Amino acid sequence: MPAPELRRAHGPAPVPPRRPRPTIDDVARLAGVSRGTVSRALNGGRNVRPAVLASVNDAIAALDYTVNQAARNLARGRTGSVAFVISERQEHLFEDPNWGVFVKTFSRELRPLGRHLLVTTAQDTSEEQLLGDYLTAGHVDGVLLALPYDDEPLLSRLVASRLPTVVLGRPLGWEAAFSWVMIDEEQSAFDIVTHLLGTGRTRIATVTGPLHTSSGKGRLDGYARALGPSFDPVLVAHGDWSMHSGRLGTEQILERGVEFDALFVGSDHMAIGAMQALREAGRSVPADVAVAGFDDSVAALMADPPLTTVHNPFEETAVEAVRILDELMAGRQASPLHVVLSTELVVRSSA
Amino acid sequence: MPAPELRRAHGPAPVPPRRPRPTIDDVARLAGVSRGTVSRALNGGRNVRPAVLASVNDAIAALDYTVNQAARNLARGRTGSVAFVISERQEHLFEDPNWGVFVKTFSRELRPLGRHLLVTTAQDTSEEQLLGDYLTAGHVDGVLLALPYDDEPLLSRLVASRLPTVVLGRPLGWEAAFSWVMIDEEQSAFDIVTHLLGTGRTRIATVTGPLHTSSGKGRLDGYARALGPSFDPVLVAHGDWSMHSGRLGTEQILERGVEFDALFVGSDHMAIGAMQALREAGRSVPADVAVAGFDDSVAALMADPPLTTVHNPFEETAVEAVRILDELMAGRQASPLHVVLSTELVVRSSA
DNA sequence: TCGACGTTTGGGACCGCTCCCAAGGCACGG
DNA sequence: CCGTGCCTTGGGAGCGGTCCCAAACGTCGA
Repeated sequence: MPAPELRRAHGPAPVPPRRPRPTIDDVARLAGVSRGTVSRALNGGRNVRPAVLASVNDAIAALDYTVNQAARNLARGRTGSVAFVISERQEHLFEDPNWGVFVKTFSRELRPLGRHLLVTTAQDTSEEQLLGDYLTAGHVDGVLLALPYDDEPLLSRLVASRLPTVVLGRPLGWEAAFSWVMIDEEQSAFDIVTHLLGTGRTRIATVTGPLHTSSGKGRLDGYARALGPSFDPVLVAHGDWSMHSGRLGTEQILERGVEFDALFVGSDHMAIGAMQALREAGRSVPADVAVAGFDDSVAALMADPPLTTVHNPFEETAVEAVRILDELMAGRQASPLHVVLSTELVVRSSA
Repeated sequence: MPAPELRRAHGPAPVPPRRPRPTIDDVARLAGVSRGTVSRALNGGRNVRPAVLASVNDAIAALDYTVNQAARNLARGRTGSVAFVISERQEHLFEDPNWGVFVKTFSRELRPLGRHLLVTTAQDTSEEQLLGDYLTAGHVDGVLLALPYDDEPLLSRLVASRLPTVVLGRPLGWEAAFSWVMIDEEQSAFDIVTHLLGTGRTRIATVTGPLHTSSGKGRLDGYARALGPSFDPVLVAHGDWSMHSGRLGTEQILERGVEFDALFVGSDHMAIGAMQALREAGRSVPADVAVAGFDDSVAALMADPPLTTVHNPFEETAVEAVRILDELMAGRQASPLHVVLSTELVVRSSA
């Protein structure tokens, strides 16, 4: 039984009872028009005489009316929310403060669209199953998917469910099935490695991200193209984006006993680990080894010395993703859309 | 005009048309009961015969039915969502990866409650006004408020609107009006400074957070208590939680020309900046100056050497906050609830 | 002046669920 | 054997919007 209405005899500062929210009918009555007209006024005002539109807007202002999203969603047959899906295998994303930019930007861009952001994560494979159930059960109107691995089982379910989806990054092997927004990984990596060469470094090693991700693979490709024939596999190690793996990869290269005077790391975050390994091995940065990262996350500024890196336009990526998702959800666009954004080299003192 | 139904003659893998979602009536029909009974079964199953409950559940499983939240929300007269509010003045929060733990945990805890998480930020004061309008206009059922400053105008509006709210941290000056979840800042700071003293350090400086926040003030108080009569204002500087301010504060103390052999910094993030300043001044950590942070964020591991710090139970805080908010929203609890969580000292190599 | 046609407007029929009331069942005691 | 009261159950009345159809109203050309 809910708490009975409590009414204190001499409570401090008599709080006015919460007024029930005005409805569209209240507005209609005050403006002297019908419900239908108010509804039209609310939705763009097409086919409503300017004078009527004005009086409806006056009534709305007078009553402090705001539309009831639940009712609108029910009537429109949509849920009003969009899921931001991060599968646990990308848990490292949470370590990287930049992902917060996604949440912030999504939420900001979604609000004027009358949609909410649902942040969802799958702890493990069985939860990923549940997550798939949840998403395809019609609880959301669309999905924003963070950097999926190519074997993501979610991908096939999303395709089958025909749920509007935008992928952040390029879904390797599923490029044609999804809309996606990404940066030109290959070119960006090419640019920064070229910068390294331009400063006189000749033996450039790299610690890549996972090669089954578009970012990991693309950045390695750009590195390889910049080096051309002097590409040497002995200078290549692989990580999984985590800081720790950056350290391990660097240690592996060091153990091989080959000389190198520069290191391109697949992410700023891994670069922090890499620098720790270098320092422990007695190499100073940048004197002995120039280090370059990728992403321009706050980690790049935490590094000592601050990292030379590639600015990854996360915010722009998020804005584009929402724009595309809106097109998809509105049905204005049927076939997948692909956007490639450009990046910028940020030179600091590590290279 | 929406895209006309497209039906490719020989498309790859004929996609089945999206079936309309089953409704509660479909379930009722299949189970041979009425809508009302299904609704009861859906909501705890009270006053439903076990046999009937079972057949309803069978029907639900057979149809793959899931409740339509929009309809439920409309009928129940609630919005189904909860706002996580971060005002821009705490923008630095976004720099700190730990805040992602909040989003992740909130979303996970809210899901079984049938509620969504809305992440909202106010860019500036005028937007904060709009945010206040939005929140109090009945778009959300409750609010989770991140670490407000004591002069937060939002606070008074939230109190007036009687919107269920839980504050993360203690709202200085508004303790009695809100529910909140926090750690024992004072004791935690006391403990870590005592640890510093225990390692033989005698002159301990500090860079605090903003003193108009409960965390900034509480941590300074704990520092002062640990030092007792040897507390010396010349060893105290203030920051705003940002990495940069940690650097500035440390530089200020260094410029004063007083000697110190340990530094307690109000957050790991600021501690990174502090260590940069120390290093530039030629002091090594921990040989010349032991450094302790606060929060145990990933930044603590990025630091070189890794930071000794206080583990801040962000996840536990988030879980508690949602639990309390649920009580409030359900009306099971009318008066504000306060929870204080304990922390743990994490000793690494910086001190 | 009249008919055709485009623009506005009102209002009924939902959207899918919860809530509540009244009716039917059933066990139990007198 | 019947009345009483609790447990179950059905179904009507919303919740607050959108959408669509038909009626009312103009405008314009013949």
